[in-house]
Amino acid sequence: MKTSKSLSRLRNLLANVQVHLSFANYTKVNMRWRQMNFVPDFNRFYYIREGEGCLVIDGVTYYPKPGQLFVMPAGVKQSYYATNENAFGKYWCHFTAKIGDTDLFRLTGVPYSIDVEDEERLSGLFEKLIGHYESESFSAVLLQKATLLEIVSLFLETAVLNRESFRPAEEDSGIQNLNKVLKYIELHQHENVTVQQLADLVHFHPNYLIRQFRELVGISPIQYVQRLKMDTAKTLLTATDESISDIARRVGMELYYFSRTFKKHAGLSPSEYRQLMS
DNA sequence: TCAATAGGTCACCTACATGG
DNA sequence: CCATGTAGGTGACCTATTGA
Repeated sequence: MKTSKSLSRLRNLLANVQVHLSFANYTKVNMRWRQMNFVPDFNRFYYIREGEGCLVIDGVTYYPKPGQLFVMPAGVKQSYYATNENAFGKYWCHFTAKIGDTDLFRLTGVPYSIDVEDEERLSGLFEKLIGHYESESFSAVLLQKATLLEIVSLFLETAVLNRESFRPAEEDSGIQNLNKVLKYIELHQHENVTVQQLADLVHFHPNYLIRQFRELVGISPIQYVQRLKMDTAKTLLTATDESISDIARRVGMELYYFSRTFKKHAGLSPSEYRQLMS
């Protein structure tokens, strides 16, 4: 139960992920492949296909096996090197993935590697990613993001399925405070949550809270609350036959305001949405 | 660097009205 | 019952700034 709560919070945060790809390729490295004790400001994926080598991430040494996907996260001390002539052949990419100003892999506290279940699929995704990276098309950058997000999603899904190694990052007091605030918003989303209430919760000045929240989540607290309400409304519209007035009340809004806000959010009115989805 | 404040702007919210 | 237009007040948020 506790896990599903933290997952739903993760799900809400993931809605704000922004990714950018800077390199993608397949490389068979040699003995000279080595870099020690550096802290990059971008993430890397290493999808090992063959050979051997060593990664050190945050002080922990790994000997990746073919079929494993590793993330070398931004802002974490790391090293890599070849251990013998039979060095890695791997798909790799450099990218940033941020929620607000926070690196995704820092916020979610997922492990640094997964055992890939569908190796064909992931190889295909990397091939696609490299294709889009090399493409001259003006819209290729969109396809790069789309494919990269698919790989990130595959990584997170597998990491989260493997519950034992999934522990939301909580050592950071900023993230602890954020969790407190997000939990409060979830519990009180049917009321009119104010920034003052949230600020009191973590003993911040409202202005400071707003700035912190935006840095961590990417949108303001009120926008976050609003989106949560709209998501709830969408669920109620499709899963129940409650009247639109009732649903508006359930999310703490007056009907006339609810209709307009919903349309702004979903692109169509509540009744149109219900009709379309049923 | 962090926490807080002042002042200004503008989006949000409410209330009322109207029409389908 | 629901959607939407208008208008005015409120408060969330931004920028600049200060003090510890």
